[in-house]
Amino acid sequence: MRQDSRLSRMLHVLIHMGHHDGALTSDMIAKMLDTNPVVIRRTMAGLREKGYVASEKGHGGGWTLSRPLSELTLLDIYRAVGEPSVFAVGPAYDMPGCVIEQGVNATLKDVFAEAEQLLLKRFAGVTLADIAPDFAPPAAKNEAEAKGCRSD
Amino acid sequence: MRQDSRLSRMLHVLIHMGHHDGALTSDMIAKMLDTNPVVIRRTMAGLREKGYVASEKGHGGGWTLSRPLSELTLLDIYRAVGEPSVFAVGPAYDMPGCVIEQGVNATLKDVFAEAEQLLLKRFAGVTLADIAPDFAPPAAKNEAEAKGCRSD
DNA sequence: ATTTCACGTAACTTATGTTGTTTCGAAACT
DNA sequence: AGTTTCGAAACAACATAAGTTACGTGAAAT
Repeated sequence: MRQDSRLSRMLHVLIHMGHHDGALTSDMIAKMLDTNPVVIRRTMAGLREKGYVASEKGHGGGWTLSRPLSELTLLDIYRAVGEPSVFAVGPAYDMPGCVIEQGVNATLKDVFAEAEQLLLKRFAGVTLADIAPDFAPPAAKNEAEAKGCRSD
Repeated sequence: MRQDSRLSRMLHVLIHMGHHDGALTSDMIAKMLDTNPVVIRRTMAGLREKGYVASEKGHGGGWTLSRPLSELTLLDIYRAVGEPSVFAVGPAYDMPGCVIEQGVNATLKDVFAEAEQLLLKRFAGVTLADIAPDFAPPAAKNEAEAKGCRSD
């Protein structure tokens, strides 16, 4: 199954924003992630609705964080990008009127629900400041950030 | 994200097979699941490779269980249908040369791995005989099985 | 005031993977 | 021989994330 990378990408962007002075434009972000500015705006829109980021038009405009990385959890971002379901597998339909299918669905639902709860619980316990921990001390990869994160 | 229903469907089929004398043809199974016999053969092929079911051609042929439901776990079936990844979300790429992206990927990888392990552990603990538990005692839904599980 | 920058949005295309369908061949029973 | 049933290839249908193009809006710089 194809994997949805919106969560991963937004985390990447937000942490960069947290270590960057001033606004980042959609174009800059798109280059960082090797994609298109429209894709960025589309995904960032969810974060803006939640109040995690703000966007400004015109000269000097772009995207800025509305709160520090330490006050944003993985769960916040996960919800903001609006993932419909964490799992790529699941029941076929719900309730086709067969006892066996109902049993199968009930069992799978339980197991998946438990795994999802664990996942969300872990998400809630990790702030964006916790990711990429050894960032402040040295200076080697501040260059990397400055050059836009792509290797080319 | 569209969900992969192969696991769910195969569980459904296998449990039916466990409560059925004689072989079930792909056509019968397809009608049960309201789908196509070719889809059934395609998915059952994975189970046959693992030795969980056997297929016979010609008159009186079809699919039969090679071992009792109590000796098949959700994990067995999950692996047999060859799910590549349980999750619909995941990292964008692996290792694009950016410290932040690496941190994001590492964090997500950890969290997802933990949830997957829990999932697989639960899968391993449930046999197909454990699903649809109240099957033997009464008789009401043996009719349902007899009529092929679909309501139409 | 005009130009330029940058987001906002709609519409369309592309890519990928499951599912659905058709078709032909092979094997086995009647 | 004829019918049943699986095996496998090939192709269409469908859904969704991602990529792309195009045009509009608002804000700052000149």
